[in-house]
Amino acid sequence: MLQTYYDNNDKFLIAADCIIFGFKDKELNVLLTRRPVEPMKNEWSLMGGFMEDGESLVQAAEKVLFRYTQLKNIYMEQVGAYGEVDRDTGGRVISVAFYALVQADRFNATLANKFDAKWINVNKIPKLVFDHNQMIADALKLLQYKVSTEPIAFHFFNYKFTLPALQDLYETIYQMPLDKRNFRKKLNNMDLLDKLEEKDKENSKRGAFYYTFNKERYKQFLDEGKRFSL
Amino acid sequence: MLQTYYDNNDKFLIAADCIIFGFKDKELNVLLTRRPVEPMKNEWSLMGGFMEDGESLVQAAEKVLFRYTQLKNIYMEQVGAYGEVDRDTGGRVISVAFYALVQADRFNATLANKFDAKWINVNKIPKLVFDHNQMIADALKLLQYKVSTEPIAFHFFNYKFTLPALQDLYETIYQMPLDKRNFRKKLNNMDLLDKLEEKDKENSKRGAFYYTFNKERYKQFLDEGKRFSL
DNA sequence: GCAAAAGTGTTGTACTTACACCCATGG
DNA sequence: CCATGGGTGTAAGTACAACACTTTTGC
Repeated sequence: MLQTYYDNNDKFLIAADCIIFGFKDKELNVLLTRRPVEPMKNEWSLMGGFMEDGESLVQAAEKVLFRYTQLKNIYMEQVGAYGEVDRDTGGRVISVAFYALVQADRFNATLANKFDAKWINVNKIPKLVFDHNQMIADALKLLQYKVSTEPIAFHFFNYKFTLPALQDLYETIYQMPLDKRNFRKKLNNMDLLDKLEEKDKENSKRGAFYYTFNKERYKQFLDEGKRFSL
Repeated sequence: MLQTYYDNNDKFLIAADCIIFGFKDKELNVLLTRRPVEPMKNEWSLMGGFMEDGESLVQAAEKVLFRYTQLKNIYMEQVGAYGEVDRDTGGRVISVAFYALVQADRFNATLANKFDAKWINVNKIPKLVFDHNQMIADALKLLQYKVSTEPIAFHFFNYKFTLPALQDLYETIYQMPLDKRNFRKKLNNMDLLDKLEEKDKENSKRGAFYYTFNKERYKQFLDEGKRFSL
């Protein structure tokens, strides 16, 4: 490449750190791992990795996500960039945090062992390396806002879900109990779910009907100027 | 420094780009400049600059802001990191965008000339270099959310402001008209403003009372579990 | 038959919206 | 004296919160 004005400036390591959220045992969990390298080796940490030439930030995050979970096509959103001078004790690194919403059951025990990874309740996060606790706090706040205004919570499920499970999910994200009838009334009024004939009989004797989110109906819904709200 | 695992990774140029919002002529404006360097020299652009060793991201943004406006202690917030591979046609640069809220009248003509800078209505932004239009769009969306939930809009004023001016400000940020009586009712109910005896006689014959935002009262307000909302 | 979770409506309250007139003043 | 923008209250409608009982079925 041509010699340009750009060349005289400092360059930096850039890392992508992933806050991988999963819904497990009716709780919101984050997938944490033991940091594989020095410094702070074996301390609890988010999953992260360095960005490489030719990669976009999103691709770098997807690479990290795939390395640790073998999952692709995951819903991801940027939380922000973290650039304090001393944030990483191993060197000058600017980190860009992303949160990802995954179906916790797609992350199996084999992988967990390989990476010394563990689902940890978002309310019981241990002290993590660097500013990773702050990243999780920021990600959670953003997630709370996003699930209330956009239909993204469905990414925690594999296609179908029951209303009691959906409510449990919202309760654990918001960290407050919700009224069952009011919750269902809101969903009903938006008219974005399709009721299946199938029931989930695992969690109750009576069984709860499965529902799916109707994307086409949601497009119309937006076109009519309506806004998702839960 | 010790040889570490870190050293084997790619490094990148990092820029801080500032979306400088100002309230001028009852409109929300963004301070734009003619890009001073190749490529795209003389094209409309946000104010930006490269991050240097020893600087945090926030410091890099403050440096840019100070270079172009001579202002310090400005309210700033990160919008996000932009990392597409080809976003900057001059080389691989990761940009972190910040928005800043400034008092437009503190930016004088001398400075404007020096940097070929201009306040431009947020609805009439020309085609900017790279992904700067996207940055402004993202910043505006974030600003709209923030001013509705946190008392940051007061940073557009120098200490005191009138209610008609405050309403004009919210209307230009939200890009919709607001009802005068409802707007004032909300402010009244929160009880966070102090009415001064002084009036602004410049914008009307009758004159509008000046108000100030009471920070101490706002702390109590938060402690009582209340939330700012406009 | 009973324990455990699923499902279902109504009513009061708080908030939001819509709306019109008088006031103060400079020219 | 009049044109211009500043200031004020009420009523209707909508959205939100609170609340309890019946249904289904596996054991």
